[in-house]
Amino acid sequence: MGFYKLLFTYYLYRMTRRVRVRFAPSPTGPLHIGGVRTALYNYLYAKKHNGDFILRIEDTDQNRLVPGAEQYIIEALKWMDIRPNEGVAFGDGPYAPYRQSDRKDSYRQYAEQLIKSGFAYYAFDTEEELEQLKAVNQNAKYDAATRLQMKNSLTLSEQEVEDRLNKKEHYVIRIKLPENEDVRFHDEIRGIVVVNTVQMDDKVLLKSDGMPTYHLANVCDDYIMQISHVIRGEEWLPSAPLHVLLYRYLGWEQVMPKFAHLPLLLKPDGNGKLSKRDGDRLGFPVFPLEWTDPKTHEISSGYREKGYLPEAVLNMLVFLGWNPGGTQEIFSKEELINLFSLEQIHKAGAKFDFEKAKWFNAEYIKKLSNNKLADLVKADIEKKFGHIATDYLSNVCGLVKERLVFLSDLSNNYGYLFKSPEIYDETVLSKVRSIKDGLPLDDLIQALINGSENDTIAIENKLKDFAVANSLKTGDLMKFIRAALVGELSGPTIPELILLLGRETSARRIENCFSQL
RNA sequence: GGCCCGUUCGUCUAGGGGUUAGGACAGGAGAUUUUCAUUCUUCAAACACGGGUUCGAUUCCCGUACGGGCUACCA
Repeated sequence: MGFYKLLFTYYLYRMTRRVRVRFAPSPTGPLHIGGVRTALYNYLYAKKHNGDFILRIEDTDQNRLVPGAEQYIIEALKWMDIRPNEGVAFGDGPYAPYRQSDRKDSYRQYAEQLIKSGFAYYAFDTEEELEQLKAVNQNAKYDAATRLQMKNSLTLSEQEVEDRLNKKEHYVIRIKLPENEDVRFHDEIRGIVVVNTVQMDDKVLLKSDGMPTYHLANVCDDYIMQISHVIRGEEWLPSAPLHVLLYRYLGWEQVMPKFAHLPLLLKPDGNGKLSKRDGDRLGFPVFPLEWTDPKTHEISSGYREKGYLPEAVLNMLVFLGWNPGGTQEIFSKEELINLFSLEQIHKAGAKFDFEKAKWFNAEYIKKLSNNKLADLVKADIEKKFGHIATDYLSNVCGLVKERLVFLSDLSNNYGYLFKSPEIYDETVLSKVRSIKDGLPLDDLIQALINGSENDTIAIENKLKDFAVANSLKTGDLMKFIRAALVGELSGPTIPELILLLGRETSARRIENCFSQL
């Protein structure tokens, strides 16, 4: 009876277990857009189940630390509004600290526990000796077949091991894998995965500098922090069996988190996973924020600086590897939280499509209110053109909103809405010069300034009438006015432009342009 | 090389034992716009291949090919 009660309690526990997921990046550089997606999926899953989303910094490789990388990760998550509710920089929960280097001392006991229970051992091999192993046989691994030829606590006498440890000789702790055993586990996305231990090797758990490797630190922290689901990139799938064994040998298998290995983000062209280089090569960002390499000072562009809305990036990203079914593509974060599920995550990698990213951004800009858009571009505009009245900027936004792909397009392509063209471009002038002899400039200016029409149709009609009355082709007149107002031959409709710029300003531009014909 | 994972239009994907295999991006054509952009209409475009199972397979199974990942005292 006791057994069944235990079993029941166990299942009840599994069923009611609080969802706790984590995003655990390594601060070895700027957070890649694929990493952002991993964070996003974790976030959505946590929110969907009213669980916790934790940020844990995995900085166990002291050699690869990059200054500023941790701060970058935090800023990127904030910009994307993918906020952990627990973890580094987001408020300590019950399991602080959340930076693995700050938890360094906590891992050794588990490695030693494994030694005591016979699932791990000390290894004293030098770099040369390890190279030697490979030299003999390219495919040789540190495993059941070879470990008895190596210098470790399985081959050395107890006394010698003791001596070496006392002398503070460099050593690592390695897991001792069974020789030939199928390790099987369930992946929420891929189903049952089986790997035999002959394919694996005795991975280092504790490094000679006293730091744990990813495998140990990850398993210990996930256990201690009561992580319920490990949602991470597919690159971890091959080492998942090792982690399963670690949970088992540490006696934690009953509370082992569920695994979900995400498909990778692939290069838009060619093959392989998306990397930093691809962005530089193809001219689109692979990072959420701009990043300057502290060593080389090389700058990598970011979505934020490029003029993307974080909501658009998020919406674009969520569909690279997941789809709720149906044909809707624009979703708010709340809708995504509602719809998200692990079952609908794909198995195959997704090629990153920059054109689609642009489309999402344009859609999100179009949805913005004029005031909100004005708010977002104000700093950029004023940096370039000086102070601009808020009302005016808001009107500008209303006029050009549907023509923008990036926020930065406004200051880059519509400068004439903030500053009059002074010297007109000859290629533009040459296309409207034919009007010079037949246009009564003063009459046009008078008609414009004295007009009181305040809707676009009335202005358009007035200009058309003016053309007819002066035997001008409407098209020629319009083209000239556009050139004068804009400095180019494309843009919003002329009545809209006149209304926005004002009659005085428009008249001055026309006079100025005419004088240059 | 070995192991693991995968494969629907160019790309992201929906679907799923019987469908005209649907949508979106990009591309073509057209309409609207005096221009450009938007918007609208429209066209083209896919189940990797070979075997099974089945009355029937793009869907299930097995192979092959191809792609991806891993193979460190990196994560």
